[in-house]
Amino acid sequence: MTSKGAETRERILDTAFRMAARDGLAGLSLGELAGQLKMSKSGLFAHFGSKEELQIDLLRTGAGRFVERVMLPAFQRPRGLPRLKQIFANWMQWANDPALPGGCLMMAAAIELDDSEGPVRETLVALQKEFLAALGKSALIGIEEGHLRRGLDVDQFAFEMYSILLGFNHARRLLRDPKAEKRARDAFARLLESSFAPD
Amino acid sequence: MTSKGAETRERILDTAFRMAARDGLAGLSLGELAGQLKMSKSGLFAHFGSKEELQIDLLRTGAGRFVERVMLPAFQRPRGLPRLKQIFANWMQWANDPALPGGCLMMAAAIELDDSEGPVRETLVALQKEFLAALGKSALIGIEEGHLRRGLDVDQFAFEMYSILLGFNHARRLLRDPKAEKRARDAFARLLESSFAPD
DNA sequence: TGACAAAAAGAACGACCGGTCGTATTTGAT
DNA sequence: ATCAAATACGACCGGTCGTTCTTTTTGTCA
Repeated sequence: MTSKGAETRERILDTAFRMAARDGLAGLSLGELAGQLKMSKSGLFAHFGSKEELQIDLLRTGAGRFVERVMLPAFQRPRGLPRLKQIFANWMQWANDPALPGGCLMMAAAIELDDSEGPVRETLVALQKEFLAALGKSALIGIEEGHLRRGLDVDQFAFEMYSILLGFNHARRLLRDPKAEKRARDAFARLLESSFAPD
Repeated sequence: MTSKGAETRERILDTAFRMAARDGLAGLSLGELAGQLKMSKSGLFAHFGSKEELQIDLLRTGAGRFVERVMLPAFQRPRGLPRLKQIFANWMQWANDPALPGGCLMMAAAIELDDSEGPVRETLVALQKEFLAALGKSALIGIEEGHLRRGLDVDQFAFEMYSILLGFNHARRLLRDPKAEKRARDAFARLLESSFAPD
């Protein structure tokens, strides 16, 4: 039985997630957040001890949603290449979500926190490393399945896959380049091609 | 001959540039900036009509420095492949500059402003498009010189080259991956390889 | 050196920041 | 129905925000 508090907590995180994607974790204003939720700032504070804790919670729920919407659905697909392709496709859709102005919170936070210190940054780094490891693991399975060539550096593969998505985000969100999707897809195709196992 | 005011203006831009790279264009605080320059907030304000104008000036001077430190030196090198490689090398050094905590201001601004509106965003978009066009032009010269294959989509090339740098910034600044440089270099090598002209 | 402009300082502005406090209201279990 | 815990409130804290005004200092050049 979800208690009342847990429900409100979800509502808060949901709205805060959108706002933080737009304004950044630091730019997120508790006053504005409370206003948008039609509740008092102090009501907010009952759910989070501090802004920093809220930021960490946001990163966690963001990562949870990402896994839920990008990774898990892709794991329904066969191991190896099909799964990798599905991850990429889902990811583009995720980064493209019009309901999330500002784009992926993780990417925004990555730049915002890159030279900071403290628990928020550490949380993000842990989540990102975890995710890159999952990408590498998926590539490794691709090798096992005989789709990708033996000896492929799977961490390098993950790095390049991530880079393409960063580029996509840039072209799509900032430059509003209508070809952004094609650009990213072509780049990924090229990455796959140079990773294929010999026939 | 340079008037006193122009000198101070340079000092302001220099310090503000570093601070903005760390805290973002919005996170940049005029109070803190004034304090660091050992001058009053109002003294600062005499040089810029508004914070927004300062932000635009920062983007412009940032782009100027970029051209100066990354592009121009590379244009000393022979046209085509050597020049492209030099741009990439200079760029990595630029994004790596320890004197610039927070990394490249342009990349930070790109994410910060991606879904905003207004003159600051427009300035950034114009500068980025200009730069991507310059990259494409350099690739085009590579084709003319016979280094890169005819039919290569130079805009796609520029997109992928930029993506690698975004990935490098992420791995280097956020993850502090000691292999970040190698990752980026290898990715660029792979990009070049698949763009080479047939022997 | 004195006159005039450019540059910087100082004080204050309303708005908002993250955060605290004591109190009221609601909720769920008994 | 009762009562404690969970939840939310409004008022308020010290500070900082970007910005505007007036005044003082500094630099420039005849």
